[in-house]
Amino acid sequence: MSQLYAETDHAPTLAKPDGVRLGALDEFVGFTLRLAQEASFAAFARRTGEASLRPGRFAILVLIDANPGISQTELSAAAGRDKSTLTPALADLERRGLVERRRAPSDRRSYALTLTDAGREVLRTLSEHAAAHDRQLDALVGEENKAAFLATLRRIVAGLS
Amino acid sequence: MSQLYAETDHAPTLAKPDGVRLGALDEFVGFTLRLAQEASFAAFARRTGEASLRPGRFAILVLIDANPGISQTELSAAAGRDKSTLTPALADLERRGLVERRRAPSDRRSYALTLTDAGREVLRTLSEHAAAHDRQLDALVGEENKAAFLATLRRIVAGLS
DNA sequence: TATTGTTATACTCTATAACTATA
DNA sequence: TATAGTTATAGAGTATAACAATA
Repeated sequence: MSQLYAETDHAPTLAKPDGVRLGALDEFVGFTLRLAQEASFAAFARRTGEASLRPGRFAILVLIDANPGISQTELSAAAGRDKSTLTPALADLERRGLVERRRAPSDRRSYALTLTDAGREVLRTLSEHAAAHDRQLDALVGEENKAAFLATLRRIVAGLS
Repeated sequence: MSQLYAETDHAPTLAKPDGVRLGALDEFVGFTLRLAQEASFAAFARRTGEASLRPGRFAILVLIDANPGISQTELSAAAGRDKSTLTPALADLERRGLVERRRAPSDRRSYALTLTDAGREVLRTLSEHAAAHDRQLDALVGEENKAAFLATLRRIVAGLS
């Protein structure tokens, strides 16, 4: 396992070339959960294609959109990354005209982050891809199973936190 | 999203600090699937603790164990990584006495990889952690739901490949 | 003194391309 | 010529620590 139970920002897909055996992992929930998540990510990446932002950039847009005026420190906490990692990412997004940084009047050390119209447009396009992707997942899960499936996933999240 | 649909080798956990909103993603199967996989990975990492190998190393042991005598090129294909990345990883595992590399008699360019007794022992310990982890997941999923849950995950894997 | 954001530095994982030694 | 494995180099993502500006 490894990949087996690995998370994934640049997770290599776990290939299964002919003749290579994986051991008795197929019955494991954790292993199968990872394969499903990996397949879902790969399908989403294929779908967005060139429209894609890197995952970290996408996260930043989502979080700023949902929390306009957020500071970099708050954003770093929300994204689970150190604030020092946001400096180059935000510089890139600002350079591309997707994010605006204004000094907060109340505290001139910090920036208030907002999306530009272009940023909202990029986010909207990606969100449409995400919605289409989820419709595909819904079809695979099955209308009649969706509620139970989501409930089980949420029990896992809650039970392991 | 980002993280939202991100895969994960060093995926930061998607934190949800008080007051930070995430948007309307909570109903998305893909998003929830990712949260569950992430929670599962984090719990597994907590469980293994110091006994842990990095995910990539763990994968190598599993694959060699299941395919004794495999070559580095075959292993790299099975693990979904370039063969050049295996050189330092295998050097490390060999130095730690977990993996043995012998020149293949039939083709002296290649190595036949096998686990040492120590390597098998490490793998056994980690496999026990994995089994215990999966028993925890089984309990969260629920005996009566497990078959359907696994079937749904497999439909996702198959349907998106 | 404490906090916001930046910079310097480092570590991990990954990839491509050029190289060697065999085939 | 082609393949197995190595080395050199580079890029993305992350982290910690020290720093300047402001609180």
